[in-house]
Amino acid sequence: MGRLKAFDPDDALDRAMRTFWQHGYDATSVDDIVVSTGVNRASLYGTFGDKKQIFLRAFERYVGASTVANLDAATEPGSAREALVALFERLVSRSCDGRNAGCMITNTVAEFGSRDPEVLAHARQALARIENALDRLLRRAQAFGELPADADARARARHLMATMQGVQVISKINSDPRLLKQICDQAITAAFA
Amino acid sequence: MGRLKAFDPDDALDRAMRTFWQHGYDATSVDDIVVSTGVNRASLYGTFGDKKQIFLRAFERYVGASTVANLDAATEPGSAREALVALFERLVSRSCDGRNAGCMITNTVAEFGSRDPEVLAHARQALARIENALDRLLRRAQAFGELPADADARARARHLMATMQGVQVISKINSDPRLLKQICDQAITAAFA
DNA sequence: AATTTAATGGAACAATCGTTCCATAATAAC
DNA sequence: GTTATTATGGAACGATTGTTCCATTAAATT
Repeated sequence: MGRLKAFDPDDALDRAMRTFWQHGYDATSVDDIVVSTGVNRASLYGTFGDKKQIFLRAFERYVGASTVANLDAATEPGSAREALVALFERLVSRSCDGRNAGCMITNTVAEFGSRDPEVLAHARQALARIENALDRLLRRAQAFGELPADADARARARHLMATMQGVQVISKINSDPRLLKQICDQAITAAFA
Repeated sequence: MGRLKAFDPDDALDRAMRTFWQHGYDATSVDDIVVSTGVNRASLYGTFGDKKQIFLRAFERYVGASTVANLDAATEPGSAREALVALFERLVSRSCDGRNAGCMITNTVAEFGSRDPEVLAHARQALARIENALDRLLRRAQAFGELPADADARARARHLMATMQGVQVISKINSDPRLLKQICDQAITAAFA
């Protein structure tokens, strides 16, 4: 009963995500979201709540789609090293396609220092998922004999994650794919040394 | 001739820098700057210009004081590796002292995607200075025999810089010094391998 | 002491912010 | 077809934004 929604909430979140991703939280007004989604203000508030909740839903969507989708390809069988190389290659190529907005998680952590515990908790969980996926990947590498069994997989996973973040920051300043690839190669070499 | 300033511009910029550093550009209002500096609005505008110019001056101050001051200690004679270890140790310890705001350059790059060419140019130059300092350090390491002469110092410098950025992002989420130190150790080992 | 010049404090500005409200439109249930 | 319920469009809200203006104060020059 009641009037039906004239828009698809998931689709609206997708567009909102792209807007927040590109301009950040503060620089994105609710009006911007209204324009980019094509959804009326009242409908946005009625469906999602306030601006912060729209952002958090959009953020969740980013984490689920962009990050984990790529990383869980790392659970596939085969060479872990090759999977990692492919992962970083996708990272670099995506970081260089025109108007690059970096990583939404990185941007969010940088923008919200420690001013919002709720946003911070979401970001913390997102980074933990990346770290865990990289850790799983390196443990698989150990099972494959690509990485010494006594190596600290967790520490190396964290270093890989740090490099990923750094690359996405740098890519917003200098989006030369060769430069970014050099950095990634350094990190991968270090991870398997 | 004319009334004298009741405040020290450099001191005001220092306080403004800390405020921008902690909260970012958009989340810092001119009122916040008025409060944190103790300088009247009209005096701020009269002395520095508008909000963006205050920010850029504060940013310059951050780059000059925080970053380059530490990195140019890397020009001293002696073991380059030890200098690098000390550099990262200072980075980690400073990243863990209570309310950590990360790196102002990183935060700025993340917040201003590509929306302001002027800010972007300042950030680009700041990162270039870091990269160059790290490159000099690694070349000194080569002269000392700490690093193979055929190693690509520039590429390794970029990887070190990427790791530094990543560490400062992660430190805003997880400020466990041992965790951050592990990441840095990985990077240093990779740089001298 | 008079004058000139610059800084200060605070009110005031228009614009934009996030949010709410209400009349209208559209659907499902009866 | 009537009723109940929800979504829509758009005006409107108060608060806050960055910025400007002006009367007052203070110092240097004559």
